[in-house]
Amino acid sequence: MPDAAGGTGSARATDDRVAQEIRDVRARWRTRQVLDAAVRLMHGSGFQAVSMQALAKEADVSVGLIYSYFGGKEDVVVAVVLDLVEQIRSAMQERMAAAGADPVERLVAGFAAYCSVMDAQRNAGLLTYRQSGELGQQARLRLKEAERVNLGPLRDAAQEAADSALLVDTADLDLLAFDLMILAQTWALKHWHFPDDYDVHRYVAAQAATLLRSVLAPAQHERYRHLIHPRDTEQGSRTAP
Amino acid sequence: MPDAAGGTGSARATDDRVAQEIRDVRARWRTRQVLDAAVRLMHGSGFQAVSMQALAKEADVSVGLIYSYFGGKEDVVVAVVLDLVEQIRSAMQERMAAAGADPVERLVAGFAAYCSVMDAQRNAGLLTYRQSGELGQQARLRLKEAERVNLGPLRDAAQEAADSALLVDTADLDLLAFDLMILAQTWALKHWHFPDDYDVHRYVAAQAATLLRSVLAPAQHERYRHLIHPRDTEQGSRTAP
Amino acid sequence: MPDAAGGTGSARATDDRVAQEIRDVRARWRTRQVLDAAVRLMHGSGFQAVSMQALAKEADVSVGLIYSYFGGKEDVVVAVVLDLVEQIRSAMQERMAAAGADPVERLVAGFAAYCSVMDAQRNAGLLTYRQSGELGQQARLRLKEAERVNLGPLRDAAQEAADSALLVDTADLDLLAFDLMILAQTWALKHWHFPDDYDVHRYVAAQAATLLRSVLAPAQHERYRHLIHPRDTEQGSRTAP
Amino acid sequence: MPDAAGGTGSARATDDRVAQEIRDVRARWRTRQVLDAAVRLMHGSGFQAVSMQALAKEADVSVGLIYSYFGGKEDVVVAVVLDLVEQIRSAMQERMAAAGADPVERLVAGFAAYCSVMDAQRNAGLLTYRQSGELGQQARLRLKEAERVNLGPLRDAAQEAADSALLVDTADLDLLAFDLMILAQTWALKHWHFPDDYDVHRYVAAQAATLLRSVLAPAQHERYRHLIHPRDTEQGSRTAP
DNA sequence: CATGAATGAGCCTTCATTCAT
DNA sequence: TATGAATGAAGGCTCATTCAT
Repeated sequence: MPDAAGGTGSARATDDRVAQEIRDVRARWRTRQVLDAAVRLMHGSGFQAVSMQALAKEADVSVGLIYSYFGGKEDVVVAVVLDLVEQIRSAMQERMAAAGADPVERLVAGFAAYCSVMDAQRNAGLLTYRQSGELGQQARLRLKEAERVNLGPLRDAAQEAADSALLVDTADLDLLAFDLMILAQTWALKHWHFPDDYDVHRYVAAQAATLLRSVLAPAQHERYRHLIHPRDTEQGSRTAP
Repeated sequence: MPDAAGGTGSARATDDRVAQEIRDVRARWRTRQVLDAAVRLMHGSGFQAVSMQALAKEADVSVGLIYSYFGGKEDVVVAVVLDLVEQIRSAMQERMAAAGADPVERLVAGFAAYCSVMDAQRNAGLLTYRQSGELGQQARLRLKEAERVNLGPLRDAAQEAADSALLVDTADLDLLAFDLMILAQTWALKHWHFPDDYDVHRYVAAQAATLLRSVLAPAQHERYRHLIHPRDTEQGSRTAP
Repeated sequence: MPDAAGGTGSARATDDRVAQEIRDVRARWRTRQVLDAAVRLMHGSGFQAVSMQALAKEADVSVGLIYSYFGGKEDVVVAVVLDLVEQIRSAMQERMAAAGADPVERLVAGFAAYCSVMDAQRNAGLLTYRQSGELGQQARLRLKEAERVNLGPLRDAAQEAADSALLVDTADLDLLAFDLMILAQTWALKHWHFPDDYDVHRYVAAQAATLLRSVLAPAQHERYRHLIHPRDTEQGSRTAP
Repeated sequence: MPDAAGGTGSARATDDRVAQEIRDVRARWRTRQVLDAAVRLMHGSGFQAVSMQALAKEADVSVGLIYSYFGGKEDVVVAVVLDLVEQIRSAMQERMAAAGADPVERLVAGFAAYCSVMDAQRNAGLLTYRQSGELGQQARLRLKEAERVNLGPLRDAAQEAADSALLVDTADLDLLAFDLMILAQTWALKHWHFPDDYDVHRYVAAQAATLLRSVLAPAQHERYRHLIHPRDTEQGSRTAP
């Protein structure tokens, strides 16, 4: 009977809850430490090249501890990648919501959000879209599924635009969303193709314009002029070598 | 007897040349054996996951022999990738030449060729565009340079189209070539995104149409109708999930 | 309660210190295990012929552990050699101090100590003075320096003897010390040249006598009769074949 | 019947003999090529560090050919060493004979010859007296035996000197010969102990003087003054560090 | 005789993982 | 919980040796 112990019991229960919470917080903090260290270390070398020992040192924890939070090395990589996927999802959600009701604006906002995260987390991006082949079958499936999920918001906005007759009726909505995702991911993998002064914003504008010109109904071109003709004064600027 | 001696000398010289040639042929055959085995094994696992022992076994040669043809493990990967790059270059050259004088047709032919090779060499494609981060600095530079080279034909065709006033004058030719290359490479990496009955031809048609709609001058749309509206009867077909 | 907290704090600090000490002791023990095994195995085969696997087995530790105590194979050899050098230094110091004030007696004591260690550590001695050529430049320099250091005490005693006018004034003191060192090392390398019943003591006596007869001032011969005419009753004993 | 074949037979026999001789000469030439290359390559690295491939290249023959002249790698080393031993034997014989009838002069001449060869063949010397431990039991025995043989001439001269009452009667002749040999070999192994301007001649003079002072009967000191007090004007010159 | 391509056992080293403390 | 010492399988690479030509 809980009451039997009286106030003391209550206190202890509270203590327990508090202790539990402390543990949780610490666990989350540790996990983040490890994931951040992983991203830091795996930059430019791939996760195969990083040892658990090195990861532990970078994260300032013991090797053993990593194994108490993650099942093994592969789990760490999966966690890094899922973390990135979640960041993308969250950023897209926020920026698309902030973009207002216009579906085309929302589509571009989602693409911009995707690209922004890829730019900020370039290392993790490389990891995600390059190392997936080295993971086990199961892990690979989880990543594919996660990627598909992030396609959703883009696809939805495209659908809405189509429903509002903003797009040419031959537009392939699935392919549009797919291409946007690919081009976003590409920024992390291939940004070295661009001149040094090229940044993610110019990239977003240029690629969004490219795809919008392709799918926007001619009648809408004037309305989305700012998206279709970015940097109007810089026409003809050369981008990739 | 001068003739006899002469003949003998000649014969010996010929022998040497023949022997040399035999060696060369054998060397090329061995190299191919190894590269093919590498592509076979590295499929879906990354080159870090493939041991030289396994490679030797798959190629049906001894470990030591691989080291007499390649400087080390990394060299094998670089060779695989450069091999692929060369196949792409050669396929593009051939198909673009066969496409005739029309620069837009040639551009699409180049893209189609790129995609075809990526489709046929899906494994090598994965290798190429995923493993580059795990190579040494120098090897990475060679790969980047090779990639840039294959951008050339596409860029040239685009330029020609622009010079012939076939494109909208806001088209970013560098970006166009870049996107074509990216989308071609993407087929190898992400074809699993598409339905099972989707094949590389539909992919080429759909992506080419997308980009052409974006860059073709409105006045040219009718002329390139077959490229812009592929599979006219299949409108609305869903492609990506 | 301050005391309790203080005590606890103290206790923990003590624990840490104790833990640290335990680690240190264990590390030293492991190191010794490996060095001893190395000496055992490298006897008569050279360190190139001993694999790290074999060393690990002989030392009863895992291969990996050796690498956590030594930087690599070469480091193990260097450690073995430096260990021997230190034993020699320490034995010479002790025996020379025990030999009293007479510089000639001290010189002989130093030589005897050097020989004793070489006799006891015959295997290590072989390693030391035979394998040096197979080490890297840096390791070789360290060994040479260490050898030079052990020359010091002998040279000093010789100097003192000379200063006390105990030696002929044509004696080359550097060469004397050098020869003593060489002859001591030689015992480990070439003792097989001597009959089976020949032992290190006879060797020391005979060689010391040889060199003393060469450098002692004639006036001192009587005083050091016991050193110059060892085993007076065994005159003419044959030593080397 | 040899005659039956007549002149022709004779001619053929001669041809055969000539051919045989040509083969022999070539074989000797090849052998020398390999041995020289071995000494060149093994300098400062030990024979374990030299591959047969590298040896073949340095000797400008094929790997297979080495195996037709030597049983294996170890045989090459043994041959190198035996070659050195033979050079020493031959040099000692010649120089001792040239030294005339005086046994002390002959002893010193033998020592000088030994040292000279060691100086000229420093690489081979290192090989011989350092690598022996890495050879098989049998090879080691052959080397020991060969070393013993070279002790002979020195021992004989010492004996003769003793018989002529030139030495103190407490002199240990075996040890004397042994020490001479050791000190000769030492020059190859430890010459780095001496100053740069120190050469083999000073070394020979200094060491010979040291040992002679030890064993020469006092009455003979004047007679061998030139050997006992080398470089009379350079008294006190410092030699070893 | 001579060649050198081919072999494959074995080496040094790394590192994911475990477990006693 | 947290640590990090310990393990040992496995990997890249070398090289002594063989043998078809």
